[in-house]
Amino acid sequence: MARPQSVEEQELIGRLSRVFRDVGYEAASLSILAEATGLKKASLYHRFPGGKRQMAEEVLATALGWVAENIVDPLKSELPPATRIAAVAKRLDGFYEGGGRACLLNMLSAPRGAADGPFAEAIRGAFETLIEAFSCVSRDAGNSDEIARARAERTLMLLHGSLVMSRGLGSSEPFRTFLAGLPAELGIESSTTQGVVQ
Amino acid sequence: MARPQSVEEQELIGRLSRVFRDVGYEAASLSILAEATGLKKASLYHRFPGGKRQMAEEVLATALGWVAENIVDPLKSELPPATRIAAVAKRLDGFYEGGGRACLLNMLSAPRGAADGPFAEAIRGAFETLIEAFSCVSRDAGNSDEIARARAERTLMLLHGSLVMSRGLGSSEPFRTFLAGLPAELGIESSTTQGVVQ
DNA sequence: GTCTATAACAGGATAGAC
DNA sequence: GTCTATCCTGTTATAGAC
Repeated sequence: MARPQSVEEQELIGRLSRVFRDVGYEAASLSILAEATGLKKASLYHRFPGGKRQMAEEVLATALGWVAENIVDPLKSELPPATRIAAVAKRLDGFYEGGGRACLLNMLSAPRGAADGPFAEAIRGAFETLIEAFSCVSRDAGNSDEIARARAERTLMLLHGSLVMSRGLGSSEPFRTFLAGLPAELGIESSTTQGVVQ
Repeated sequence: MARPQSVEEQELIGRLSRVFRDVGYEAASLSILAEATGLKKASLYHRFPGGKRQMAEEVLATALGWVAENIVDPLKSELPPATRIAAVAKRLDGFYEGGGRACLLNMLSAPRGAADGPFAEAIRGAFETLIEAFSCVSRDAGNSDEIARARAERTLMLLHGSLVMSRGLGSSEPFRTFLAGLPAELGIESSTTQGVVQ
């Protein structure tokens, strides 16, 4: 190889991700993406022959991989439920930068067509995987299957709603409120988690 | 006037609104807007000299007017809290078409710049107005100021989160769950509302 | 792998006829 | 008020030098 990559793969994906999360798919022009990554347009096409579409797909795939490892797996671990929740709250706080970043699942929904869209299937799967993961920890805390699933779904609603509101209000308060209420929301004793969040 | 308007003002705003709500600001091209309204680009510019920006502004203003009349005012009325909530749930159900439509407050957030954006101020104000309105009905149901405000904020998080999830999952179930839980969420006796929602 | 340059196209916006 | 035709800019995408 003549030249080394000027930007590491992971760093590159990270910078692209930042743009897609901030402005969404359509507003993320190649000019903006090039500026954000420090690469020229042609270099981006070298890395991603499929263009913007492929960039968004890889960004989404990377994010989902991160979620599987840092959210889903911990939620399904053998640790005490309250401990799992505390760990996951920390990861979420970092992932969404205290409520300052939006969620790709929201920003990449329905870029054009209605039920189609290139990301629709991945997004649907991600939501269901997350519902199942939060259900698991709620079940392990003693809740029935039905209750646990309802609580898991409510938790995800609160998460995404808190991100929408944090963005709309220009304040991280809704997201922080969500994080603080996580254990109670899932029906879990939170004594172990005191002082971990916030 | 030589020719009559081929599309009524309210109908026009409605069709534009549909597009902005479905795809967001950036993805709403003039071609799409023209097709959706049945007017040619030049005709849209005649109605909205400020172009796409003005269309979105008027769509947003109209939506906020509707919300003030159909959500905020009823929530602050003199009727029993449970009755207010039942009425508002019905309006929300119609407004979001059973969870099939997204919220403008989400779709018009941060089209480009970060904290600026042409709609940021209106969106922030709308969220705060809605928090205050839901707080009001919760207070009137006997909750303290502090509790009422927290419940109002949670309710709005759930609303927006349920819309995000309904879109992502391609199912109206999260939104319907939200509507069904509205009275309990605000700490209101729901006996009066039985059978009204759903 | 990265760049400059440029092609091919779509977007927002305007002019002027009817 | 609505239309056809057009302009200009920005966007996606490619070619080819280094």
